[in-house]
Formats: sequence, C-alpha cells, structure tokens
Amino acid sequence: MLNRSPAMNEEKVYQEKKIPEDTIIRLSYYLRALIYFLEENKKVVSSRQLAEFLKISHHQLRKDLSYFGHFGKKGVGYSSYELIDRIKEILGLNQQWNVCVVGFGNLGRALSSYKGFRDQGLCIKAAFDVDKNKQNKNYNGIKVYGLDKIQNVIKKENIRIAIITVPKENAKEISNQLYKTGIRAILNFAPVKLSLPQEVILKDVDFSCQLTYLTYRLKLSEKKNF
Amino acid sequence: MLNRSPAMNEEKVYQEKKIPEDTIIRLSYYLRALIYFLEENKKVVSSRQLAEFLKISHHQLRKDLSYFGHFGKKGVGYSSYELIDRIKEILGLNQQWNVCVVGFGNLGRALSSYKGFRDQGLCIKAAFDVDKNKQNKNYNGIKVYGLDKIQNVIKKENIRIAIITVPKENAKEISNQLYKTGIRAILNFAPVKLSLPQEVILKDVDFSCQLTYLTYRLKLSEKKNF
DNA sequence: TAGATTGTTAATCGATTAACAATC
DNA sequence: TAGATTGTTAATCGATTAACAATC
Repeated sequence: MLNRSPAMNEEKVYQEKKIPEDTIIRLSYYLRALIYFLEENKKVVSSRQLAEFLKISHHQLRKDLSYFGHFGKKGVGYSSYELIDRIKEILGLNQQWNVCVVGFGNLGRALSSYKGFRDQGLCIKAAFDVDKNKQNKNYNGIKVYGLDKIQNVIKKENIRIAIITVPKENAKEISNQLYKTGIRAILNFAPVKLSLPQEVILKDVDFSCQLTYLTYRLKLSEKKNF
Repeated sequence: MLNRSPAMNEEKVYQEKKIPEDTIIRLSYYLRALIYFLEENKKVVSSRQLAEFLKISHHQLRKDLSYFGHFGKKGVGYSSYELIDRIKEILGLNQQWNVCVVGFGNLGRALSSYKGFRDQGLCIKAAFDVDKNKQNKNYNGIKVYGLDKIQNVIKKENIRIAIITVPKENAKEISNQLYKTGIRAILNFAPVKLSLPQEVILKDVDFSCQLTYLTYRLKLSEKKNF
C-alpha cells in the first residue's frame, strides 16, 4: 500500500488477525442469547448450549470468541454474566453512544422509538427533517430539528453516529454534510451508494434487496417442484 | 455469510452450481444501477462502468452474471434494457408478489408505505395488528386487520410473503401461525431466532446488530489513534 | 480420577480476484 | 484489422468446520 500511515503498523499491536464482519455480527447474537440465559437464571452456559439456541455450530462460536481472548473455563463453560460483560466491552457497548436520525418519516420515527437501542448504550439524541411542520416538536422525548441545525446539534449533543432515512435523492448530500460535521459512522437506509472517504464506517440496510432475496428463493423452490 | 441455509442438496438437481447469497443480493444492486443508467439514456453499459458505479470489481460483476448465463456482447458490453429484463427474471421480479405486514407499529407503517417495493412487483396487500383501534382502517390504501383474520386474508389475497414487525415476545407465535396458513417466506424484524421448518425461507433484519457493528468499528479506530 | 468443555491448530470448503482466450 | 470487453478457468484468499490436546 502506498503512503502507509504510521497508525497502520500500530494496529497490528492491538489486533493480530483481521476479524470477519460476520463474527462481529454474531457477537451481538451471542450477547442477546446470554442475556436470555441469564434471565432464565442460567449462570453458566456451554458453547454447545448457546450454539444450539442460536442454531449455529459450537465450533463457530468458540472460534469467534477466540479472536478476542479466553473467556471460558475448560470442562465447565462460560459464566453468563462475565461473558456478557466481555462481549459488551468488545463491541463498545459498555459506553454510551449518541446517535441522530436524519429524515423523520415513518422509518425515522420507527427507529427513534425503537426500544432495543437504549439498553445497548445507543442513545438517539436528535432527529432532523426538512419538513417545517415536524420541526421543534418532541416525539418520544426526541426533538426534531431543521436540517440547518445539523452542525450545531451534533456538536452540542456529542453525536458520533448518524442514521440516514431521507429519500434517496437527498441521501448523498446529507451524507456529505454529516461528514463535514465530523460524523464517521453511518447507518444508511436510502437505496443509494454513498460516496464518502474510506475512513467513514458505512453500513447499508436495504429492504428491497432483502425482500427480493425471498422472491428469488421462492421462485427457485417453485422450479424444484415444477 | 450468516446462517447459510441447508436445503442445498436438493437444489443441485435443478441448479448445477450453488449460487452465493451475496451474489443474489448484488444482483439487486446491478438491477438498480442499470435502471439508473437507462434513465440517463445509456443503452449499453460495460461491466467496468457498472462496477465502478457500484464500487465493486468488474471481475465480480461478470462472475456473478456468469452463474446465470451470457448476457453481454464481447467487445461491446451489456444492453441495459435487456440485462434489466434478465435480472428481473432471475430474481422473480417479472411477476407480482403479494406481501403482508404483521405488526402495524411505526416500523410496520414505514414498510407499508415504502415506495421502493411496488415497482419491483412487491405488493403489500394487507397489514395485521392486535390493536383494535388500528383495525378496519385504511392506511395508504392498505387495510389493517385483526390477527384473527390472518388465515382468511392471506388466502383471499393470495399472499406468499410475510413481514414480521411485532414485538419480540410475539414473533414466534405469529411465525407459526403464518406457517400454518401456508406462508413460506418471511422477512423478520423481531430480534428473535424463529423456529420454523427448513422449507421456510427466512431472512432476519436486525437494527441493533447493524448499529453495534458501527460502535465496534468506531471503538476500534479510536484504539488505532494511540 | 473420569467426564466435560474450552481454545487452537489443521483441513476443508467456498467466494473473490485475477488472468486470458474467445470474439464482437 | 485493432481495440475493447465478455465469459470462464485458474489462483488466491478467507471463513467455516472439524479434530484434538489442554485442563477444569
């Protein structure tokens, strides 16, 4: 690679192996399962039990965890409570993350009131929308601002993550604006490929694609049965 | 890939090579890009142009298409119009699919009014909710029914795909009910692992997981800068 | 101690990348 | 013909699966 920045070499110090994105996603599932087991008063769980519950292989679960350290006791299993803590630490969920939602249509509203976020340290601090009628109102404790307030509110509320739910025509411009205010992590629901510098962590969620995968598979299984 | 589904052996008879799920998802992106290019009056596109637009490699694009046939002209490229048609055919988007939404909260409403679906042949025909206040009303042309009407409406409207947006506590029961009425494809937004027979095509969408991936990466890049 | 279960290494599998012959 | 681009085969890369030694 040209122009390798010094930070690149140091990275190795912190992380020997590249960790698959799927592993990270599965970590969230492990966390959820562990919380469930703890609620059921299971204080120790084995990789087999967790894996069975989540319908994956126990090999994979142990392999995933092994990227990050040794969390279990051989012959015994994992302490639910401890492993929850460790996974939260790995995922960065032991701290609070302030989030904003840009675009306060149906989807923006849905995400703003989504219960699952808050107990993960994900805190939606503000929403933005062009529509004057929506502005300066509270919705489930979340205030809606005009787009011109993006810069100020993000700074003031120390927001690090943005969720884009604006129409696809406006998504690119909004994403650039967010970048300028210092946002480096975006969850994008607009069906467009955003053009942002590499340093931005970008995740696309695309409903149409997912539904279309279903139609593909349905069509396929029809062929099977003639 | 997460949660690879096992029904693969039988498919082999009808389909020589196993096709990666990611390839199918990318096909949706190719389709979208092609539609964009056609709107811009580009009647012929090369794999390089499409790939550049989507920020993937042209090798991958051609490889993906090669699973399904030969759609281009060597030395020339692809006819946008033709390739659109072929991809729609592959994905099953040349026919209408009737869909229902179970759970008419914010998210259910958001999906019901999502514009991107209809021009893909995805037609939301009905919604269901426990809340009596929501029932028997129209919302953007979509009627909301009580849960007791699931069986009847799905049959009557010839619905093949269900979207689950109920709270996690109710998702499993709803999914079983849907299975009993003949639904074999489900897009599940509830953060629980559903237990359904293998034949059911199931796709989970999990907002928390995706956001958490962002927190993980943000935390990681912070470490790098020391 | 015997049984159970972890953590890690090795083997397998599958997907992506690259190269190139075919051909428009 | 020369240049461009596809489609496919081969090479590489990476992730999953399996096996097993370590050890509670």
